[in-house]
Amino acid sequence: MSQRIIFHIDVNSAYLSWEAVHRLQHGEPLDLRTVPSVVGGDPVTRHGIVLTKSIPAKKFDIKTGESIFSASAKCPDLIIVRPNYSLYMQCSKAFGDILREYSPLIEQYSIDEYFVDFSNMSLLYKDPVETAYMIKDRIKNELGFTVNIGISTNKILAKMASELKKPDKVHTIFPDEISSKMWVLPIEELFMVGRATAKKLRSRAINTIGDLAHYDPKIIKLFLKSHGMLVWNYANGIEGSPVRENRRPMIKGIGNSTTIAFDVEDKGTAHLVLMSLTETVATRLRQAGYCARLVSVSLRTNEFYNCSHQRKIFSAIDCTDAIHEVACELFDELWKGEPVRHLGVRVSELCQNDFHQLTLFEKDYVKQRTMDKVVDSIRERYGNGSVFRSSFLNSGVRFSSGGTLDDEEYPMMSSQL
DNA sequence: TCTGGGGTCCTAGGACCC
DNA sequence: TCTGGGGTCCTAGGACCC
Repeated sequence: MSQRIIFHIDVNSAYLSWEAVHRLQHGEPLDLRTVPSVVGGDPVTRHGIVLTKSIPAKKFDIKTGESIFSASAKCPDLIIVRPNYSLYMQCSKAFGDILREYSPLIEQYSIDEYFVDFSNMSLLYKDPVETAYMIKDRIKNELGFTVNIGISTNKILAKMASELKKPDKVHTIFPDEISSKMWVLPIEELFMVGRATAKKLRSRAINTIGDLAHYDPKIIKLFLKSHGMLVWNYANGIEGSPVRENRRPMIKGIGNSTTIAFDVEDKGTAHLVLMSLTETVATRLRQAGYCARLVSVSLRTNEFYNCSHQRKIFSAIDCTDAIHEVACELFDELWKGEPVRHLGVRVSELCQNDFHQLTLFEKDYVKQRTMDKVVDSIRERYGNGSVFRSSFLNSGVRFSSGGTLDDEEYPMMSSQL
């Protein structure tokens, strides 16, 4: 079998670049990418964190995930723009459409990342690096934003390569380049090494990716278990998963959570928020054609204490009211009366909903299911706000929170490659 | 630290059964 | 019950990704 050639293509400062291009196209003179700027949420509704930063903003040490408050303190002239997800979905799609012209085997890994398999295509594309430059420049010319392309023989090395110097660059990390290009990097730079793992590794004097690569894997396994073996393999460039061609991954669960603009201090309001979350969860569940056997509720207090509670239910369900009922029970069991900042509802253990045994239910949900169907179709035709429960009127709680993203489903991502 | 929201996967402990 | 071991299921929480 001949050597594989994998590209990883990553949009530079994706949301911010897309926002910048969109604004330039609509006649705005300023290019957001050339000044300190971020895409971020609104602190007034307590969604105030940095989602993406421009390269000039990075020079002020502004980090993704940091609060808007602290980012503005570091850079008083910082320009903050709100996210526009439907724009990002369009950009992501246009980006993928170009890539598909070069190879039939492509995988969307996240909204701004694709893997493309160029194995066995040496007749069409002689030199991978040259091909990468061609693709990168074409995206820049046609769509107006820049990407980094990483090239190697597997996904982990390609992904690590695309993370090297940015923006608008092509890099390779072929196996014989691992030591010079990857092992010299600090351990935090390795995919799947987050804060907690980095701390544990550094406490054992493993400071670079090379240190990890050369460490005795048996010892790594002893203190980091299977995750230790995963990152040890990655450090050595060992990874063999295929580029998965447009295969819709089996979804495992559907969730919706939100930070509420105010602290919730009473059960009634909490139940209303849970209803708004459940509405989108249940709608998405039905659209996907599934029923769920497990319902979980998560909660964050105003002091940032997180906890969750879940219950397996006897028979799989997909009705808004049935899920809401369980969610409320779980909340009531979990809540000790603290002010609540954030609530989440999630369903999992999904199964097909085509023939399920409604008649076996103690409670008759037939009417509910019919009602859900009617409401779903009205919303599909006339929009999400066309029908909502009267309990939301004057409640201060949004009738439907989070996103059923209208068109395509959101690109799915697995934490591993 | 004035700290989002969507996911996936793994682990540990307790309950229960044989 | 001063009692062993192993398997499976359930739940909570942590870690990671973008």
